[in-house]
Amino acid sequence: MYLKKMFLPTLKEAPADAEVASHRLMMRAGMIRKVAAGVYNLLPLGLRVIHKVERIVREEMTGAGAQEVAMPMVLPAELWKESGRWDIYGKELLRLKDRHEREFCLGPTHEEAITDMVRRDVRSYRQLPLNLYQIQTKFRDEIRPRFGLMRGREFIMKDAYSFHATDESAEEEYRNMYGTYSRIFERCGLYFRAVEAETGPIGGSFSHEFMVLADTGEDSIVSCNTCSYAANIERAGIRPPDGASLPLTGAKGIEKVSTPGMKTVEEVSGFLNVPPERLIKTLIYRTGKGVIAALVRGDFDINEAKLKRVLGADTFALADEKTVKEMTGADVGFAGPVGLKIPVYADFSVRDMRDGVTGANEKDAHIINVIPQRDFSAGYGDLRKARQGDPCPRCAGALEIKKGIEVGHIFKLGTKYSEAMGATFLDEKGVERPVIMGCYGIGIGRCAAAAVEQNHDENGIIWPIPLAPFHCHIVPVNVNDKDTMKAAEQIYSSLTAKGYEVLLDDRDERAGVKFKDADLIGVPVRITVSSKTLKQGSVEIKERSKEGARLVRIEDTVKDVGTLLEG
RNA sequence: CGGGGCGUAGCGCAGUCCGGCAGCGCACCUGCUUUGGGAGCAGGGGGUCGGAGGUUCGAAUCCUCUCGCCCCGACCA
Repeated sequence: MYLKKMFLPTLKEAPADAEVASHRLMMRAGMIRKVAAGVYNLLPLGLRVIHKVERIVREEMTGAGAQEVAMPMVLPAELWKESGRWDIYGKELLRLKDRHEREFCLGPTHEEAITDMVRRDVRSYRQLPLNLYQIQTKFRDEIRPRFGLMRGREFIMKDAYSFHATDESAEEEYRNMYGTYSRIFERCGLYFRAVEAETGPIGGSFSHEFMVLADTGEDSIVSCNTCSYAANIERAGIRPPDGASLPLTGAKGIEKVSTPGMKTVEEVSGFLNVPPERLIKTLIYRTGKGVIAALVRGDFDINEAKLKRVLGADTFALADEKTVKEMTGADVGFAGPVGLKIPVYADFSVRDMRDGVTGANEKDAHIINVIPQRDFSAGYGDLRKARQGDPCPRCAGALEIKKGIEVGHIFKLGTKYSEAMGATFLDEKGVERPVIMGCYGIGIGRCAAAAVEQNHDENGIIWPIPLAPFHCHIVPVNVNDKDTMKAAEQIYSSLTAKGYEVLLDDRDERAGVKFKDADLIGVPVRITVSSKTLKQGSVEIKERSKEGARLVRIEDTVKDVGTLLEG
């Protein structure tokens, strides 16, 4: 491609709203342009990168036995009502009506659509297993889209769904996809980790997220410094304390103290001069199973995802002030487990406390010398949010917390959708059963953005070769010099003939401008052609990822480039 | 949804407090010079100042309403 003909508008400055490197650089490199909040145009250079990611995904998915399909982006409400998600998916689901006032939505994910597709034609276990995928534009009306392609409202996703007659088959496919995903992200040149994850509104029994490690990531991931344990922070377990209770003898009885206006852990801790780890924090939640209290040590935080899972509640939220007052008899800030009439769930960190301090369920009062198991009873579990250095749930190691970008997610769904929507088959014995499902997603645009996030410097993008929009970038220093242009065009032709994708900067610009743009765009190999080096029969070859250029004989250029690109 | 902020040329911004010719840098067009890391000089084009209404002799500037965007929080494959 000759640059003069290409629609490649680069920018010296990025728009003020571009905060992270990938967003700034993709804007500046002329890859993307914003159309509305979280909605982007893909310009030629950007689309080339997206196509590279898609190609890798297609090759690996096909290689793993999956088949590509295409489903509509506009989906009828009936399907979503059948699964029950029309009412629970919330405002992220963009709903619309057609001219006949029939309800539709823009597909944020396609479990309903694919289950409908399969139930129409799958009758027998002989037709299973099946893995179908598509690469398609999705729409989720995110509360706060940001970071360019990283978290758009409209985005390209590869979503695959598998259908099985048996659990074993579904789990085998889960492992197959786990391996496939690992290969895909390796081929994309991404530094990633697979972590155990929450299943969220998609549902299902277990799942892994594939996280690209980057400081700008929006997710926190927890990993063990000793064993291979890794999980999303929402999921991350913590090894409970050994449970050897301290002797109760000599302990004082509980005592009420006045704490006017002291509501937060910090206030109470400061006022009574006791460290936060001696406080018992009490949170009141309104759940599908009634109002409950959750306890955690004052310096820790409740992990709501874990609590929700322990409760098995479908709805779950912190209680409002009114509910708190009704249930505890006191304003928010003075709740405590002693004498409370609602079910109490406590984190292990509370179990072995001695001389604890907690709310008295009475305005402006706390009680001290509290001993769990003596002064109140509760169900104990691992309910708190993991912190740096917490003990690993699997081994004697310690947990570390890092930031990550979720680029892929695999779920074993089970029969949630097939049961709700009647996707059944007859097994060997002629018994009708719901198909067992799995689903597997990859954010295509997010992979491209994550690649930039991991591979850039102050001058621009440094594309990993498999995702690079072009393989090499020829810069004729002076396009008005006939010999220079002739040599540049010759190199262009021979590289193109070898199957490489080549960009030739034929603009009549100063060398500095072209070098700056070349660095910004980040094509892996740059070939500089100038009368200076042509006199010695050579050109300059520079790798974007390395400092310094080498002189190479013109006739060796193709071979040299080939070595760089193919290793 | 709560709190904060911003909408002025394609991009980055000043001007708004205190009403009085709509500006600067980059980008763009023309010419000359320059030509290995975002050139210099000269000339030029481009704006319903987000929108609507109001106050005023006069509004980018003051008032009311509205739309959009951004940040923090809550929320979330």
